[in-house]
Amino acid sequence: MSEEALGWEVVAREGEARAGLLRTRRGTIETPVFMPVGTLGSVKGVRFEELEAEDLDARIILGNTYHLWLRPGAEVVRACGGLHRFAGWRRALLTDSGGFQVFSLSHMRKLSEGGVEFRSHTDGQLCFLSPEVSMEVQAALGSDIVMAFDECPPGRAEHETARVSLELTARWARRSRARFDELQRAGADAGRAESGEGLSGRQAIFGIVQGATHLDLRRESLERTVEVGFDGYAVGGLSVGEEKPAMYGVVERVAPLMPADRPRYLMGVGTPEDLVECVARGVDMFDCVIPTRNGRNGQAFTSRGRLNIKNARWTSDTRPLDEACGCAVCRRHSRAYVRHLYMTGEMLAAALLSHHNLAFFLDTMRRVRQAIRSGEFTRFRREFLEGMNSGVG
RNA sequence: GCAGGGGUGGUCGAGUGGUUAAUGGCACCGGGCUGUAAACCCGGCGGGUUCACACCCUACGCAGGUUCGAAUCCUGCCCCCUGCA
Repeated sequence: MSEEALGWEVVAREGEARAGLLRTRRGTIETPVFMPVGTLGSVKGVRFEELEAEDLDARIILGNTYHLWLRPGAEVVRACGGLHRFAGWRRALLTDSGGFQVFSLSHMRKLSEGGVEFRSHTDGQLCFLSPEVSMEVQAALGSDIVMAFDECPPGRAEHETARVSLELTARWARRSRARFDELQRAGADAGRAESGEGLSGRQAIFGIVQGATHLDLRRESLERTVEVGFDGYAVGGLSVGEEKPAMYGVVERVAPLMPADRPRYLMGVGTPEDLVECVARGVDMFDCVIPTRNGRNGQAFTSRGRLNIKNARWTSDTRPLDEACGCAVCRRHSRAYVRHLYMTGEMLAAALLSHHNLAFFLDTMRRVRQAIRSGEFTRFRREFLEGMNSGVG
């Protein structure tokens, strides 16, 4: 049990911003890092070859307990050798616990101390997710980083609501940890790396801090989560309906209080601006569906702001999506062509936009890391935000 | 030539005497999307003036007519489709 599942080292700091190295059993990841979301074991519209190629070079992606549990089922994935082998992804994998679905599917669930009773969004069947079940599923998936099962209340939750929720999350954190440890001892983890890299092969587990926008609750939640003890800590329950200043406020006050010797993960965030702003406040890891979802829906992120490929003004524009981007899509295709694909309903449009957006997010993080290491993050941050507000021409 | 059916806003297609620029779909124009129930959702969509409430104009093949009132009824004309010769 004393063996470390995860290595963590801060290599440079500037203000609260930190550049670090996260060592997982499937490779070392430079932070701050953005993790593309691959809910169903697939980053929608983007092949693993692309994620591994130089212009993206994603080191870690997400999978989702709830979705994979429903289909194809935890035992199917286990029988296929864990999610890595099942999907053909060799790099690091973090799985969300299903906690977010407690929020996003809130109208078709029943919450209790034991866990959550869901109406499956696929066929309406009743199913029961709990800290224990979530840990069992995540063991079967064999992800490298497991998330504790939490309850995510709406961002605008009142103090009392948020307090009750936080306490439930704290009790679930304990149960998650306990069941996780049992499963590790029992060898239930389906994702042991084929060859160790000096680290133990066990899965790592992160705890999640809740408390909505109430700072006293955030502090309390943090204390109680740290008390349980995890390999890393996440801030959950943000970008779920609260005002943006409130989100930045929580991150600004909470991140610095999180254990400095562990990675800090801000769940579900965010826009490119959010990433840079939250790195400045001390966050190391991010994930968000924005680059892929918005890409599928026709929006490209560029160094000069967002570009809606549906707009008629691009009809004959021969420039790439972002003139400052060197991704495979921008090297080859024009706005006019991508717009044409989108307008005619070609699935390639979604694929190209998703690819470009991920390239932009991942490259932004690459530049963030470099800036922190060279002590130029403050300037980078200012110039980056200026660029994002300059408007696409 | 005869018989039947039909011509509606970018398009397909409802509507068959009485609010209303005229239901819907598509196309088009614009907006949204933050641990993915999302290749989705929302809005606009005849023209003109106005910041706006609003106002004016032009519209259901063309031309007349009936009527307080017509895309809807009548007459003529022009096209299109199907069948028979």
